[in-house]
Amino acid sequence: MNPITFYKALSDETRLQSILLLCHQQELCVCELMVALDLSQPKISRHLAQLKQAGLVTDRRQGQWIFYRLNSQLKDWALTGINQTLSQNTDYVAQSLSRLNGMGSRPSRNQACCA
Amino acid sequence: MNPITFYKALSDETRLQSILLLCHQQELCVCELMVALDLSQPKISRHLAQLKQAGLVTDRRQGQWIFYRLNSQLKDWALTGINQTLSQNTDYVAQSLSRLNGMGSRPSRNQACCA
DNA sequence: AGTGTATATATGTTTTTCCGTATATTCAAG
DNA sequence: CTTGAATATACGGAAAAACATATATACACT
Repeated sequence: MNPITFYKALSDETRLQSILLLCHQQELCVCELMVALDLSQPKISRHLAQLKQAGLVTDRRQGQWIFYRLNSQLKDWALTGINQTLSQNTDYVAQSLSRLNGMGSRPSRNQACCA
Repeated sequence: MNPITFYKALSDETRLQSILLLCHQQELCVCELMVALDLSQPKISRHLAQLKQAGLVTDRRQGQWIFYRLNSQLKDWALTGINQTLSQNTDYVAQSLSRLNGMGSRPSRNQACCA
């Protein structure tokens, strides 16, 4: 992945928060991100599509839900950047995380992944 | 510095190249960046002003020249991100570096910095 | 087949960002 | 105190990004 593609992808609040949450939570579906970020469904969907297009995330369908996670083939420099950003800015995602944890019933993950 | 400020600052080709070059070269003035990136003076100046405003770079005047460098107070996560991006994407700045090295007389640095 | 839930996409509009050009500022040298 | 070089900023227009709303698709359940 090109460096500029990476930085452009993370230059929007919604996308940056989504990536950091995915990094923290391993895997999330659209409805969980909607709650965590308190944003509309089309908005979340659109930004996830951009992240996927940029190669930062992958998705898998499980029933009605589509789960997103960080692309496991991310280059080391990109993954390190994300990890460092998250671990040294936990306050930045704190509110989103608490909304996520405050969710009632979360969609259940069955076959977590084929990895 | 806020994570989103950081990523927004690097989401433009000119600014990203400038930051990576500054990381590689320690210190550069506007006219050197003009040559390295092959761009107009106002364009370079404008983007450097944005980087300064975002807190990624600092400047010092020396005679007619103004030298820019990475802000020495950058948070660890930010500096690590920049370093990793540069060291694992040397090809991305190769052309700019060769133009810079092809420059005839470069402005001389006197008192490098007060650090 | 028909309904409800989850997600994606299309469309038109608004907002943001970027750019070229022109002009201002600051300093060095005569 | 003028001239020239280096840099910064102001302004109007162009391009890109983001948005809200409406609609489409895909699946689960009956």
